Amino acid sequence: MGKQEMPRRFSSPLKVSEVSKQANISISTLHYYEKTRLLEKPIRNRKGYRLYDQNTLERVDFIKKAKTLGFKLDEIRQIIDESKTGDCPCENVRRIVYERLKEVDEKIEEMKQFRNDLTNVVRGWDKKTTSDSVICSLIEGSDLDFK
Amino acid sequence: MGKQEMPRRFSSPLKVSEVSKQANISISTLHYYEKTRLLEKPIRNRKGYRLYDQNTLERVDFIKKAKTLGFKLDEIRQIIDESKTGDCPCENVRRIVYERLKEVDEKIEEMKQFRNDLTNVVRGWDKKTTSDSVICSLIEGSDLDFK
DNA sequence: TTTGACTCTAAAGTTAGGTTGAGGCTGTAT
DNA sequence: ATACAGCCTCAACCTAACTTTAGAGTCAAA
Repeated sequence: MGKQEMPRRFSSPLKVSEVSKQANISISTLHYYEKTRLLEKPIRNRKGYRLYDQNTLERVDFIKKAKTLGFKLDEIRQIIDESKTGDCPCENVRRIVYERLKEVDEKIEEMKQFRNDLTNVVRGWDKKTTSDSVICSLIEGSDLDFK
Repeated sequence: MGKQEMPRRFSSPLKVSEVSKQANISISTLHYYEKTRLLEKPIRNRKGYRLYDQNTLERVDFIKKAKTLGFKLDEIRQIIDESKTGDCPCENVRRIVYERLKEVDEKIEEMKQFRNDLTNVVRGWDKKTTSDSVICSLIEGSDLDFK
């Protein structure tokens, strides 16, 4: 029942709901990404339905990964745009990426640091569940050494 | 001229602009945090000016750190609120913190992973500055193994 | 052929986390 | 006395990144 999963030599075009499922992203977000030029306009069938190709899945994946790295959508768009101009395209892109890598490194360090602080707080709780003095002191900012 | 920096045995109340400078946060954000109950209402002088105590600085710092960890403002508010109820306050707080720690760990891993991927891309560029094939292939999603 | 799932567009609405602006006191150096 | 920086309130505005809604055409099974 439904559509048979036939092995295909050439990948078939995907309707928006299929992309939505496979890439795990909402249809309206796909439309939004198209409107904001993060995704190119897909071809349409006779009735105007969008027909996406497989690359779309990869592209969406790229966008999602980049977002988890802290790139904003218009930085991602910039990267994509730059990558498409034929002439000496990479300068700006490279700068963006380097900058962001630095920020990412810093952020990872910060996160680790504060992660440890918080872990210690929780350890305090586990030893001392009768009192909320630890979190209180954390919040009131008395004796914990947050740098 | 101006105010002398005298050594003080007891910390003096801070006006909003002083908190702003010392905690490196805008005045309007301080007002906003007060309005949204992340900061308690400070006492006022006769003319209605806010007078903050030193704890405010620590509290603001806590908020900022927590934000870099990915806590949302209303989670932070929850933590603060919970920590203030006298009776068995920590259950929910602890759950929030544990959950978030797990997420933070996952996020750190993700970031490291994608960081490496991107680093490789940039290395590719550095060896091969005449071509944008690497970033293009990244964006077009051909051969790079993003997990 | 009817029903229900799917698709389209354009515009308006939403949420988080602030920022800005108007209008009006206050405090102080000149 | 005047100017001008600092503070107040409160409502409106802002941006990013979506989501929702309305109104309308399409497709497929029963």
